[in-house]
Amino acid sequence: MGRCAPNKTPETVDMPGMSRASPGAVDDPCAACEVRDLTICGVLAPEEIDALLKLVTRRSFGPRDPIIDEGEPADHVFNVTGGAVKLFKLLPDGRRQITGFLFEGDFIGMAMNDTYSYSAEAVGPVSLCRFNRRRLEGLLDRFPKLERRLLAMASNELIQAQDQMLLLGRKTAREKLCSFLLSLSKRADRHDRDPAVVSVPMSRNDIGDFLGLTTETVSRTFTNLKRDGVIQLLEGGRVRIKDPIRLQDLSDGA
Amino acid sequence: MGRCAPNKTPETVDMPGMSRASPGAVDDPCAACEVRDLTICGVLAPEEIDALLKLVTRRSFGPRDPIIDEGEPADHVFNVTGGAVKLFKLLPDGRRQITGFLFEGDFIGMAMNDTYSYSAEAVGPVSLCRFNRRRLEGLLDRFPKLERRLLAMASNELIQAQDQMLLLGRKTAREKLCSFLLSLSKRADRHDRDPAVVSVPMSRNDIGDFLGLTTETVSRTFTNLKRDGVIQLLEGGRVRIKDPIRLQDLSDGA
DNA sequence: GCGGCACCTTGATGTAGATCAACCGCCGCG
DNA sequence: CGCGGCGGTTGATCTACATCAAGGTGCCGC
Repeated sequence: MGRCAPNKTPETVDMPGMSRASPGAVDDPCAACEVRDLTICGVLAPEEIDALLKLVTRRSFGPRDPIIDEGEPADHVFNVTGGAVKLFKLLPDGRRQITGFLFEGDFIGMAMNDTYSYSAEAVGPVSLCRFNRRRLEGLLDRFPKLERRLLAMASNELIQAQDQMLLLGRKTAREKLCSFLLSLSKRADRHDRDPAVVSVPMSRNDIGDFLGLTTETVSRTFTNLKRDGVIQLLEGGRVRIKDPIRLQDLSDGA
Repeated sequence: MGRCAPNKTPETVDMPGMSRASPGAVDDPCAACEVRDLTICGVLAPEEIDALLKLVTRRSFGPRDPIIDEGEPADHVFNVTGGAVKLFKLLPDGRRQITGFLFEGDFIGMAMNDTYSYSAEAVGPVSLCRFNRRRLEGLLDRFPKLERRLLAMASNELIQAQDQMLLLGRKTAREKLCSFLLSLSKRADRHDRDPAVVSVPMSRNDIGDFLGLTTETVSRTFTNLKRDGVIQLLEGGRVRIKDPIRLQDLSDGA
């Protein structure tokens, strides 16, 4: 499978060689799942996972493939197992606000009622587990742990959302970008990767739409931070954080 | 009790004549509670409410009284039973972002881990029910309905938060203010009050800190909307919406 | 190998909203 | 009764960022 699926096919494809549901099978795909402990599956015992397996489909997406569309009936929720996803809302005239980037282990579908309240699109190549929402909700009665976990995740998302409001409403362009890099760095750290070299797979335009800025301002601010010796731009969309302390200070105007 | 408690005493006071817990008592304060159906209590049967009553204290606050402080141990959660509350986060240099206004029936405490992730302050005179958080969490095991309700409320809050991100990141001052008035109007409608006359109890400064604007810009934008015949400024901090359709259109730049 | 396209960067110019400043009405208080 | 502080409004000016414009680079399909 190439790095990029053809853009012309917005439709999803099933992962080859991946069985949907195999009760008691030895080739249980969840057993080998690397992100299991990061997400909702982590709280379940192996036999409970089987119940989850019965309602999951694994799917892959290429860059810019739509995953969900705001306003559509919210029939499914998703677990990101690889790659990066952006969530966004649009205004009638096309202005876009990206409300979050999701990575391995993140869960799509906390915030919704009957219809999706935002759209989701793949940033690069993405793989994820898709659940039927009604049936997953049915499991909540049998597995209270699952519900507790969802509540905890929702709480974390709310805290993040409030931080983002502070950023959007009150921070300068430089503070915004530093906060963004810092959050990527912290995430890398949590995933036991080097927090000093963060992968930034999304475009300048996406970053702008996340931070409430334009492409040009994001680009200029990157070069400023580079000139000031705070960061270093590496190839492959990666950024080296040369001065984490300074980055932290710059991120909240201290 | 006068309209304004003295500002010098940030401490809370117990409501006079309000018994804390009276098992099987006829003077059950919750039975008469007007906001019960709006909040978490609504999903509980009368005998279940008794369990809640055992861990509640009713409190009152005056304008600008602090209710919770960001960073403090999150020992309590609250139900607003009257008045308006603002939630906010501060940057080191004093810049402030108000992340939400809460009114009767709203619940404070969805988004937190060990410590409060934001501060809360009374806008005007406020009364609320305070719960011990640990003990409330203990009830979740006994009353799954309660947990389901909390999850639904968290989901709604997340949807609201995403709308606010779109507002803060991508809307103009005029669109922001129209969106704000519209949301107040919708809330009034939900509470069976006239959606054409909304009460705006918070100061221009508070509105600015909520919308990512300055006092002056909020004031100017109000006068512009008045001049254009969209709204009318009434006494007592109330606003008449003269052209709801127009307000709706202006709110998302359509 | 070449044209087209997506993405990034940099420069020149424009502008929405911030900042600075003055004034008013109201209210509580000495 | 006069005074001071707070909230609101309005005007003049400033500026961070948007907008408009141009050019560079790498990649893909042909």
